[in-house]
Amino acid sequence: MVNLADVARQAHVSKMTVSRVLNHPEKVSVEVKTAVMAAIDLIGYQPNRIAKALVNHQNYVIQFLVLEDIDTVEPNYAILLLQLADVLNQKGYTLEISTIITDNDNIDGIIVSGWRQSDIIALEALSVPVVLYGESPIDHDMAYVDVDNRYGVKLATKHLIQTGYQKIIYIGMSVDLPFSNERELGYLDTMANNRRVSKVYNVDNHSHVAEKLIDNIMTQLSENTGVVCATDRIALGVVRALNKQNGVPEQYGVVGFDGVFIDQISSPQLTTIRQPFAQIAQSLVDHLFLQLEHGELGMQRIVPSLIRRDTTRA
Amino acid sequence: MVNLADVARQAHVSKMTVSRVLNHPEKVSVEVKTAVMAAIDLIGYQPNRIAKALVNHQNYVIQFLVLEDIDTVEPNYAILLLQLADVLNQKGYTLEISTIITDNDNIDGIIVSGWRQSDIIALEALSVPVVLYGESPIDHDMAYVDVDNRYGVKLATKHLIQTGYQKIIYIGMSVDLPFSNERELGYLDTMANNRRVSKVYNVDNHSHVAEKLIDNIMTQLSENTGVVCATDRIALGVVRALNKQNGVPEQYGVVGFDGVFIDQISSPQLTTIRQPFAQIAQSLVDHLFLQLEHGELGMQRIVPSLIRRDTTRA
DNA sequence: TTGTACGCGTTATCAG
DNA sequence: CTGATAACGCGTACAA
Repeated sequence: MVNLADVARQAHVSKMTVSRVLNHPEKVSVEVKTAVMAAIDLIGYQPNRIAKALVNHQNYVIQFLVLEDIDTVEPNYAILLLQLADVLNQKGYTLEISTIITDNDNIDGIIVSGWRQSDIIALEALSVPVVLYGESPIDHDMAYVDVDNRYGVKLATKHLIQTGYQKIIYIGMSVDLPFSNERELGYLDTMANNRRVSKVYNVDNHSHVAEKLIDNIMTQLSENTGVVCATDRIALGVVRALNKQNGVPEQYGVVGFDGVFIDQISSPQLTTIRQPFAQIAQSLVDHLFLQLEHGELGMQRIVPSLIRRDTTRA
Repeated sequence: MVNLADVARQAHVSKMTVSRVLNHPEKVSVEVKTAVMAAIDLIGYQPNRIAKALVNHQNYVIQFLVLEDIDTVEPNYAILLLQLADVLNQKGYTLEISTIITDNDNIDGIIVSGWRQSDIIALEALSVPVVLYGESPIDHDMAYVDVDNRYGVKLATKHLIQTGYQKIIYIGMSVDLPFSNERELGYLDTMANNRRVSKVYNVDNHSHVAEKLIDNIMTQLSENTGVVCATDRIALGVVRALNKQNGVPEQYGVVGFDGVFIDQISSPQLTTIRQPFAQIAQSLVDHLFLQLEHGELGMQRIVPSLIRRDTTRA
């Protein structure tokens, strides 16, 4: 292991100067700086994150707290996780994954996904900065990043209207969380604005449950109906049910929400609202550091986009 | 932050004694031990991983190296990643994710997935222990953990034979890697042992490509055929194609391989070979530490199991 | 069985 | 602008 002292020796300066070249380059003369950089290149010095952490009282570890059942976790969470790790890595941070809330001196901050209302109190009590993935409950002041759920479903609903579906229904998730409420509101708002009569169903987030729902209400479903779905999983089941008489996209239109994986492997491929996970991960990390470095609680809604594919008319 | 010294003060002993209670409890008297433990509980001491790392010249960081395109990474990799993080966490280790091979002083070991033959040389040259996820190429001596691919496909093939399908074909992946070769061999072996005529096709690992293949060869496909598929993605496409005339599982049987996610959301739900990712993750980590602590290169094949669902006869 | 002194690699402080 | 020194929290070697 080559360390600061080695570089210092090579460049004929003190350790402090080397450290400064790395951390406060503006406080050191140009000649010395270039000499030190050359020495660093020459002997292949890599700063030791551990020693740095010790003096700075930091850990360079961010915890990703998954409060949902890890076995049934959606692929989107997994993709978020990969992106997150990548962004953190760029900043020299490392990732710790946990499934339980616990106050831990060995981490610098927490990013939480899959939380429920009942977790919020415990999360607020934590001694390190926390950023929620998913909009914060109204009466709590916590940093969060979320996709703009309402806007996303508005896009979906408008798209169905514009492609000429007459009746438009919504199939949501039976959970009472901000994100699902927002999605429903996106539908209701758009319908109201366009003087359409709205109709909402709710199911658990499984394709087979959604399929069964459509099977059951199929007789009441007039042709030329559009179905806005709260998730791609639901959309998948809906398409299956509707296609038992080969109706998508001509007689029936379907739009999902998530835009990760399921939409691509399905047949026909789903028209969907895509969540930009790279952006979300970046924003999550940015807001964590905003809090870490400046104590500011930020929040951001990331704008999703419509991906037109084969379950709505061209 | 409460540290060793605080505990020592509370327990009226020296720091060293506290350290010993934690690391070499057998070298300290019972009374002192209990007193120290009480003090630790009382003031809520948590050992500082950073300071420990500094003296031990360790990082408590394991790198997970993903050499496949991170955007198209399969959900199974993601699930493996989650499990991995969990196992490491239990050992006080943290995760770093990388997509490029690089010699890095800030990690203690590397777990690699999605590697190709051409990566092996660079991986062997690394200065930290490496464990491959996926069987090592024959002429290289590297630690690896893999699901027993050959055995898995044997299970699949036998199952199709036992449930009475007459002709049995195999659809593999067009990549030349040990795991895909092993899967193909599992099919060929079983067919030979049962004096059956084998027939192998290869496609890219996408459901739509597999669907198209079946569409194309449908006329040559006699009824009562079983299809062994190298992945769930392929199986999904095969089922879709075959079901255009409603043939699964009566006229045609299909078995996939992976057992994560896709098999559950598909309709009908896929009969598949399940990879036990929790076990795989545990084994990957175990073998990494075997190398770290004892310099031993281990290898293990994890036994997968058949999940009977709705694409083969009962 | 228990304690003292020192060092791990880095950075902040303060002096030059 | 640059350098010497101390300190971060812990574990090892050695001493008592």
